[in-house]
Amino acid sequence: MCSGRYAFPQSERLTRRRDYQRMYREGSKRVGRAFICYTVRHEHQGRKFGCAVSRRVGGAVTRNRVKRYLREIYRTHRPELPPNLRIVIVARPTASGMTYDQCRDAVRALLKGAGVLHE
RNA sequence: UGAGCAGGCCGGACGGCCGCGGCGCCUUUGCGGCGUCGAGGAAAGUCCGAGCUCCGCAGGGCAGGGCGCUUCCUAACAGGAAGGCGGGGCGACCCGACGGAAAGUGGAACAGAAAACACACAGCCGAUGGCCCUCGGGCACAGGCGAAGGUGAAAAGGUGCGGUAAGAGCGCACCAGCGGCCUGGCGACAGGUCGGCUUUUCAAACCCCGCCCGGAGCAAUGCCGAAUAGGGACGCUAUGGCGUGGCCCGCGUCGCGUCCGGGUUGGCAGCUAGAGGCUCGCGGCGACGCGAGUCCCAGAUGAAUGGCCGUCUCGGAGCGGUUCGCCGCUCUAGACAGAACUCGGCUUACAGGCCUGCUCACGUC
RNA sequence: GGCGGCAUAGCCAAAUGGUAAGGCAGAGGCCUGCAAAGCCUUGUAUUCCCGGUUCGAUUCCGGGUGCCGCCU
Repeated sequence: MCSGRYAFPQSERLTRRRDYQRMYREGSKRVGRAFICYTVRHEHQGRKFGCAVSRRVGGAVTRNRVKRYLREIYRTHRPELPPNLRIVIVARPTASGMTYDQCRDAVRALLKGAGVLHE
């Protein structure tokens, strides 16, 4: 199998506060019931992903679970996303009680609405 | 069988595919491959105690704070063990901030005569002394009294008998409390005996006594690198300012402090082998200590444990059968909760389950 | 991650351990042709929650919850 197809290496993460603030300022924003999605497409940059889950969502256990779900969703949808796309997904308090399948469907709907998910 | 008490433990297991963090090795052009390890009993709250780092030294005094029955354990503790005393429970057992109120200051609302010299008030008596008299008694005063005053959370030891004009620890017995002595115990304290007859409560009010405590915290601290403009205002300037303590002394140092404005908000070390876990032996009632062997058991920094699937068990729910002390099928891993410098405790949260010892009630033999 | 603070009526906010002030807002009335302003009257509190000390707790002492701030 093509093992790297569904990977999520360190180089595809947004790790700086500066990057997140640029996304909030310049990205196109779509709001759903449980998540908010910021997307930016530029040439000459790699595909990157980041997520933000504040303390309003819940305790440390639920926040970690939501972040893992979001990373898993990005990993499994990576081949369907353009290579020059940057995404930031912010969780809202509604996401605290949702299962993995519910989160996946909500994020897919937001990405389709942004026109960045093909297939 | 039912109800309950105490102590200890578990808190799914195995496998496959994809993915993530650390370390090691290989390959190193980018990359990648292989191996290995990868959350908890509370990792939580940050309530105590330490290690460690810095504050020049960590010194003295005051202030402030903490602890508070005894003995022991411990690196230390507000922790633990064994005991004492008090309270609760039929019981197994459980709970207790449990020093001092005759060192001093203060509080005790309302009600009540009075809230701490029992003074006044209301009241009782008027035996003794005085007057009248039908010699039974009556009258007012001097005086005596602290029983009854039923309010209050709390009323000046309690109950009984005697005593008296009326009464009172005034006398006696028992009980409670206080003090001395003797005996037992390391001690808290217990038991006995004698004595004079008694003193409210609040110190989680100030306080007194005894013991303990310097301040901060890994975002500490050290190193490397990048960036900007070292500019303005105010204050004090050597009996002064600063050096992290609230103040003073001592010590060190000589321009410093506060605010406004500007820049950076990257990397490395600290960072995981420790009062460490497990097993066995010995000492001790026990907490725990000593000795031997053995193991290495997370180290991220926008922050790693996840997703999907299969099998099996523990419970739970539903359906059907049932010789009802059960069997089969279907669904369902299901509590609290996520390491961030590290330990020892405490506290709080927790579906369900297991083990050991013990108590009570009922039934049967 | 660490350190510190706060919680009282719809809002702001006071209270030596003794029945919880005051202001704004609200309701009713007076005044006015009608309003505003002014004046009078009035209701409103599990003192964040659970325990303890005390005769009695907003206050004192533990534990919990929520909110806010500071440290790179």
